[in-house]
Amino acid sequence: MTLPRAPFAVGLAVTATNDADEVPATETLATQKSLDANLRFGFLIHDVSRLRRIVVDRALKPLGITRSQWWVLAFLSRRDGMTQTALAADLDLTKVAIGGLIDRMEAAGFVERRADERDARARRVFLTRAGQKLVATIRENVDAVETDILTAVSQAELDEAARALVKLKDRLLEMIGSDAEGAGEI
Amino acid sequence: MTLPRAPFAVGLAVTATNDADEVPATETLATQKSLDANLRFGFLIHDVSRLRRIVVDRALKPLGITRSQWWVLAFLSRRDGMTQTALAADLDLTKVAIGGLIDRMEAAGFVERRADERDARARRVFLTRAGQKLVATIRENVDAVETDILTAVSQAELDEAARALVKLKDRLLEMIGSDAEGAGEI
DNA sequence: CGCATTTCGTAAACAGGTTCACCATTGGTT
DNA sequence: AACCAATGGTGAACCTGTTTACGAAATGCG
Repeated sequence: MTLPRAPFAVGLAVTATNDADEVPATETLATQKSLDANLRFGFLIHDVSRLRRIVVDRALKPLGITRSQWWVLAFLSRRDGMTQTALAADLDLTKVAIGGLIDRMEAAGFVERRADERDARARRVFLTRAGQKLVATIRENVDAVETDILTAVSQAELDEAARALVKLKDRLLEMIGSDAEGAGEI
Repeated sequence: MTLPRAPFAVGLAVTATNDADEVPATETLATQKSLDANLRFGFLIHDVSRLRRIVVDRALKPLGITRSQWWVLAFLSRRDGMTQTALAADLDLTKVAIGGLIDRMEAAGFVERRADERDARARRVFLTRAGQKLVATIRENVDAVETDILTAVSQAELDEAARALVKLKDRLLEMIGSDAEGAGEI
């Protein structure tokens, strides 16, 4: 019931792209090999990320909350009364997205908006009693799941992988930043 | 223009969760440390995946197509005339999602639906001339970007990281599969 | 003071997903 | 032949996100 859609096909994308895709043969062999590896690595990250999402979502569902909403709750639990704009910046979402999220969470009774006393434009978001209670419950569940996932690899492997991922992340940020303010296309 | 929303804040989630979050002190010190590392690793994967998406999206945007639509095109270029259900299985999406995707791609003139001759229920999806042309163009761009990203790490690092990721992926599949057919809730 | 600009939040229209419900056809069983 | 379950696809309602456009309040500067 939780994964009605082709449970056996999860992660098929990787396998599927594995067999065909024969490179256009306009590259040297060396480039070809590396390119293939590259693509496979891209898939891997994408897949792991996606599967992680699925697992966490499933842990969250019986608690009556979505992953996005949980993120908001988590941030509010650290700093109650954030403005929507601050939340948007921290969660790396648009103000509009946060607005809708808060709408639904307010309707669900997890948070409430209160006007800022000093700035009539701002609406600060606070956890309700129910929201606070939820945070504690969810935190345990999510932590357990996270830990469970990582039983698959040793600490050393984790560290090694993390180092590579950090390099990739930095590179990606570089690529994004470079044209965010620099020249247009590459 | 491409990243109008807090460009400097990209990936902030990691940093933000880094400073506070002081564990409730209900755990042993050892567990605490490992848990913290776990969370950070989860963030890392999430971040890298997200940033990759952003970068690829940006490469695709000027070509007038979205990442989801590009996936469909890529699969069709390997096997033209797939049914929507087959596409859904390969892309790990619901039939409904594929339906909508094809709707928009058909409207854009990239693909066309034709009735299956032997099965009156099925509608097979074919690349149009324009679609075929797009595939060639896009493939080059995307490959270039993928390769560009991976300049950040050595082949050895990549292999090492891939090994860990595969283990994580297998673990995740295990977790998902275990209750997909097993007992209901935990 | 007064005006221009920035900032906070929302509205509308869209893309992309999900679940649930449903129809039509196919195909196996009796 | 008749029926019934499985299959291919769609519709409706919902969540999450985006861009674009805007109103209202705050702020900075002459």
